[in-house]
Amino acid sequence: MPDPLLLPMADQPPVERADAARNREALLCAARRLVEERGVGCVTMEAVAAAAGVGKGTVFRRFESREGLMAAVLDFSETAWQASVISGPPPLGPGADPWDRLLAFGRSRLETTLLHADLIRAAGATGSRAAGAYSFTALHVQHLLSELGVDGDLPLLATALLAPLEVPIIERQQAGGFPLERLLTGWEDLARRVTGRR
Amino acid sequence: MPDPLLLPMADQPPVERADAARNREALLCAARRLVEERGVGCVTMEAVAAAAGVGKGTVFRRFESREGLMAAVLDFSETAWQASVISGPPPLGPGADPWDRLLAFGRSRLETTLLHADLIRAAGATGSRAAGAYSFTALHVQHLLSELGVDGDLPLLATALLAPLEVPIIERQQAGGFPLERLLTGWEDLARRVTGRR
DNA sequence: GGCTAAAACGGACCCCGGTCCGCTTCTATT
DNA sequence: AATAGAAGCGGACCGGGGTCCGTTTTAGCC
Repeated sequence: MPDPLLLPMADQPPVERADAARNREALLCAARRLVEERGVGCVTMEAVAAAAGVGKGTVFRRFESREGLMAAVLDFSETAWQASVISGPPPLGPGADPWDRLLAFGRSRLETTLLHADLIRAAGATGSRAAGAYSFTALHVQHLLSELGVDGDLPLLATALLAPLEVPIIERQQAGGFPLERLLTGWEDLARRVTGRR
Repeated sequence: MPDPLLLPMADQPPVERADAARNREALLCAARRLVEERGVGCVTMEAVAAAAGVGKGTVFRRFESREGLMAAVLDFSETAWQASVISGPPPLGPGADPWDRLLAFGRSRLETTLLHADLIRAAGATGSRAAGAYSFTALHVQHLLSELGVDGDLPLLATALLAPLEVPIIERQQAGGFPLERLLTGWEDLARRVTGRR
């Protein structure tokens, strides 16, 4: 009998079983491949299950929902992007002055968001965009703002800068005929006003 | 035989048939009632059809999709709100000075958005929020900005002010523990910075 | 009123996301 | 190695959105 008193304080999921981990990996891998070669919209949960050689129930057990699975797929590219912000070459990465980093951030964020728009939409609110990734971008912008000596409610100002870079807003603009270049210079103007530059 | 050359230039849907119009009305009405008494999430298309005494196919024929139907329901409250902006009492309606109108707009928009959050989400991108209603708010804000003598790319600045008032952004903030009052003063601060006030 | 073509109707049907539960597999313990 | 019980598994099943097509209703024209 397993001792129920053993390590009672670690209350996070007590590690994943070997077969479970294997399946998670296979599923994630299959999902990534299918998304890439068919597009997000044409990937069904059953197809992913089949491609990974497991039952449908397993997909849901591991990833909770379609949104959860897509969020996991998205996390992949997102993590790579975060790495280039944290430790990539300037001006996106550290080393350049804060203002230049902020501009580079805006441009880069806009581009990657657009690139993964379908996936982000499919990942929904559950998405890493919501919890993990979002808070990363928010913290990063906050950090840059404070380096720029901006004062005010930095968390909210960061949100104000990030909001126009979200998928639904950007797509609406594009649908309205605004070319990408204009969105970008517009965002830079916004950043200038928010930070009180000039 | 109907003359195919009769009024060939009017290319918008050449009027709705009487029974069709009747059904649309009945459906909209039923949908509004069900949404109100059960909540958006618990209203199925079939239920709406049944409540209106028509077949399911008819619902889709009239409203295209669930999103379309919800958008139509939303349009109702939205239109009322627009009226109070266009011709209601100041400071939301005309008469107050532009700055006060802008603040009143922000507060009011935030509140109504929150009030109808479920419906807005269910209406999706198809929603009146996207096409009709959005462009209304955007134009209104643009107008106020120009009255305030702001210069720059007004359409984009308007978007920048509206983006933080959208459902996903607001809800994320609330989930992060920001009280409503703080969001509001934060938005006012944003407006101040964007308009270059102080 | 009678006729015709177009529009609308209804509900059976399909597809996919999500759940459920009886069976299998793993791992900790002795 | 044996064992017990937790964790995982699979696939039948369900509910709801969306489609399709044979039938019915409407509206213009004589």
